[in-house]
Amino acid sequence: MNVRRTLKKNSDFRRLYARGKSAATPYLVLYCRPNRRAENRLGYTVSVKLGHAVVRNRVRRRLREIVRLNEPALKQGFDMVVVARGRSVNAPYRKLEASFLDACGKLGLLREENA
RNA sequence: AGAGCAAGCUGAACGACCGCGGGCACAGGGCGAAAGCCCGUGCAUGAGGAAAGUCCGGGCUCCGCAGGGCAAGGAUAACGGGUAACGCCCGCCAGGGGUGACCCUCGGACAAGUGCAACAGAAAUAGACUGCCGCAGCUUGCUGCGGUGAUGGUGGAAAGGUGGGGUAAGAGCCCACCCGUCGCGUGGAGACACGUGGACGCUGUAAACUCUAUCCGGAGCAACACCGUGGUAUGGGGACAUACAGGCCGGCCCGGCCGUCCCCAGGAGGUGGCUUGAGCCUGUCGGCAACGACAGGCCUAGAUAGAUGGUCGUUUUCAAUGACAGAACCCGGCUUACAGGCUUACUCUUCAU
RNA sequence: UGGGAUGUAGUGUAAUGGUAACACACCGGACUUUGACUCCGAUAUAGUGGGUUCGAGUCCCGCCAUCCCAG
Repeated sequence: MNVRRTLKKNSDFRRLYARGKSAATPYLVLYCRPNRRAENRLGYTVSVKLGHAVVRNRVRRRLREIVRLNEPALKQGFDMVVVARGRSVNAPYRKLEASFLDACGKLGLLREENA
């Protein structure tokens, strides 16, 4: 994963939570906001409430993989934060992926030819 | 064969496609004066036995070592050894449990002092309710005084235990045996064991205060060092002032500081620290063992919003859609969690030879 | 990373190592034509597992959960 495409600072996350548009599904919540760049920047939030370190790592890796494999279908130029909810711990991969695409569709992030 | 006990090991393997971290290489591409940076390609490599909890002990770094002393506080606790050190490990002793292999025990001192021991019981560390005995009195079966812990019920614990002698009745008052403490002798490295019978017979509790012995300066990799930004606060240095009181430096004493002026440092971000170490593997030797010595070989994550994932196939399996679980400066332990599997030694019962 | 605290009826709090107390709530009963008030009664694995002690909510140790503080 390209380092420049990840959100790292706490201030970036706070700005998205406060001013970004959001879409919720049973497994995750997606925030997004235009960033005036040529590419997308992604951030992931997996709370300590979801479980111990092994569980949190697995959830974050699956979310990252979903974003990576669906990158060609997304519009560019947005900051996005994916927040995992409690049900995503035991969710099958296919349902998580469908949930992510559903949230992107609600926010209008999918390219027209793929939507 | 069944049941059990102890120690140790393991914690799926292989393959395909798409991806990730750091490392090395490149006569590849881009930027740059260069150092180098970015992209690309290739190669090998990339979480645990507990990485966990953060309960002990150390390494390392800084502060303090003009700060010192005392007090306080904390930790440990049979004995011998191992270790860098430990509250850890090994061996052994004592006590307890089990037919046995074996297992369990925060195991110094209550015979220095203080405290506590509810309820019950006459009485809780020392006083006489029922009894027994003696003396005195008189109403002749009661009263008073005294002796007695042997008897009765209580209690976790009742004044060493059992038997005999003795006595008015009794009592280690005396005797025999037993138990314990101290002393002596023998064995042992020691705790201790055995013997002896000279002295003694003392409630329990120190995970109650306390005493004894030993150890402990403080903080932590967000330490710390360097580059860099640089306005206040704040910190450091120098000069001047420094009578009393008060405050601060974790308690007390000595000691230091407090105010003004000048100079310097001082909010982003980055690099190092960062993995070669009390290291791992194999063999020989010493030791009952923990462990140690020697020889040979090996280099085995180093991230910084944090790298192992996704989709499948094959094999082993009752089960592989995985038990407990993710390095964050590094080691030695402890504690706790854990699906399943394997190995070795030993014990008991039954059967066969 | 370091330090500290707490866990007791459904809830909020007490108790010197010796019968777990109080208030509110809930439940049952009494009173009332009925309800409220009032009165009576009932309700506790003491977070969990061990240990010390004659005896543990209290003392000691391990674990679990929650909360707080500093960077």
